[in-house]
Amino acid sequence: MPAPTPGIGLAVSTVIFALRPNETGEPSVWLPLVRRIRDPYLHRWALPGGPVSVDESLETSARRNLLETTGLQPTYLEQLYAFGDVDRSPTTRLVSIVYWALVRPEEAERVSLGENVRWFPADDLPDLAFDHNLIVEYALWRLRTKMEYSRIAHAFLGEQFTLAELRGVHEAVLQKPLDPANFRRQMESSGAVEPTGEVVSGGRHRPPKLYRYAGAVELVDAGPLTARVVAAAAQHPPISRDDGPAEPRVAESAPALQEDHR
Amino acid sequence: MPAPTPGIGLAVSTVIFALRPNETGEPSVWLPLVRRIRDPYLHRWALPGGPVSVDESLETSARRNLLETTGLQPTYLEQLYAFGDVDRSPTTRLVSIVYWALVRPEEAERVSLGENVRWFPADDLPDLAFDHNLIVEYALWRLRTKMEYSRIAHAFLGEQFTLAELRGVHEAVLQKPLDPANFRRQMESSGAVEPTGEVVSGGRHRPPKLYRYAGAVELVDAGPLTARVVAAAAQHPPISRDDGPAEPRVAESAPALQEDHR
DNA sequence: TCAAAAGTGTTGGAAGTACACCCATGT
DNA sequence: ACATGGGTGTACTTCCAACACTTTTGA
Repeated sequence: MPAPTPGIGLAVSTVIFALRPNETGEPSVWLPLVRRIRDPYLHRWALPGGPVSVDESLETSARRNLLETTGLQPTYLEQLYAFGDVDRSPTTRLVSIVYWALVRPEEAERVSLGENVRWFPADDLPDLAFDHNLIVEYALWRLRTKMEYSRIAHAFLGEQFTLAELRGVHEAVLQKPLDPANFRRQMESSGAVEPTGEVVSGGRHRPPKLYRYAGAVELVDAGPLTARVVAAAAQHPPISRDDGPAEPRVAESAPALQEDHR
Repeated sequence: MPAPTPGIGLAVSTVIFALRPNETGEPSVWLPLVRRIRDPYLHRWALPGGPVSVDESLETSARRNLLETTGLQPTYLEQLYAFGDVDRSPTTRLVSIVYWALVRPEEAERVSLGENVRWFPADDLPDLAFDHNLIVEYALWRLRTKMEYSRIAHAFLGEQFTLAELRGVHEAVLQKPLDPANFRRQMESSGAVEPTGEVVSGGRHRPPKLYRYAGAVELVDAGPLTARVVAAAAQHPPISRDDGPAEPRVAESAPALQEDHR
């Protein structure tokens, strides 16, 4: 009965962010793009993505595509927005469900670079295919605003990290320096992190403590979509996050997948 | 990428919110649902919606469907989320781009009620078709959290309003009383509202000043997509809040276009 | 006059900002 | 010893919640 909508292509694309050193050695936000090998926009750089199969959910489709095109398995994945303007593709009508993802630097370096996949600094991109420049801009805006009120920064880091490293993530994303003392207190009082007991020696200064994310402080009560998300995530073992994409607003909860245009 | 995906239906649905008095006379959040007139979920209540045409954008599709099924032209409309689990429709694969909308009470009352369209209190719904219960729950959560940090409350009101009315909107949505004095100061200092100079007499108390929204202040910071949204909205005249009486229209009950509509 | 809601003033606490200062390590 | 970041203390400001109080109307 429900006839497939004729003439409209349905695709999933993903904006993948990772922190990498820029020219001056400072960490900044990068993303991998793939070169198109067919029309329209032949040879242009574009977000990784592809059509949705009938037997996979949107998120599953995003993960599969990421793995196939870039080899990446993100630590964080969230739906961003559905783009469906009639003229966004010159040849056919195309609706894209766009996700955004965060990956750790180590994993980012494993991405096989070549003619068809390359990293670009997030705020200095060439002309991309379709409306992908706008999409990246929006994803970047989302990353920055969300960093200010949630705890997604850890998705850029490994299991353990120093508070200086965590602060570095915030500084790189927000592009402004943060007061170490105040940042420390905020993190500690939020209950988001807990010390592992270990320290890092080797630097020529006082050895910093290592922290991990406190999964217990899980943003409780998370919003209505959380159950779905958690269940879905459980089917994707390689994600290894104690924490899931859950989403803390201050004392509040939030659905993990969400589209909050703040 | 653009090859039309076969076997997947693409639809748009909308969660419409309005404030109406409940049993005890207090204003609370209600939404209109339409009764399904075909399988699957024949005769179940469902969100208004329908398939996307090849020649209309997602938002345009949402507006058209709203007008056709409920006669409503929302003062506020925003994309909520794309739902695409493989089993969300028992018969076919169905991906729905869901929007949420706010309408004014006066307009809400014009919705022609009947066998096929009826208002329901938002937190006391029957079993709906598809995953629509989850969707409404999520939309409600979004409405409530967004009310706390943005200025969408006016979308429930007319051109002019007293601060008590505006506070009433907040209280109804957030389901908790707010301090009149503090609420007043917050609104005034935010610059979101400005006095019109008029007052309302007739109550047996001091006549309250009327306010209007200060258009200069952005409704919500929607980030990079704002330009798109604003431009798109400009093509739909009757929607804006600060243009004239722009009055909406009679709502004739139409054959419910629904998700699986062909 | 009184009731009721509009509107103002004041206070105390929580949370964010700036910055001085001590601590522990490698060289 | 001293340079370097790790880590603590503290004063200042800003925002928010609570609530006492004054103002203006209709009855």
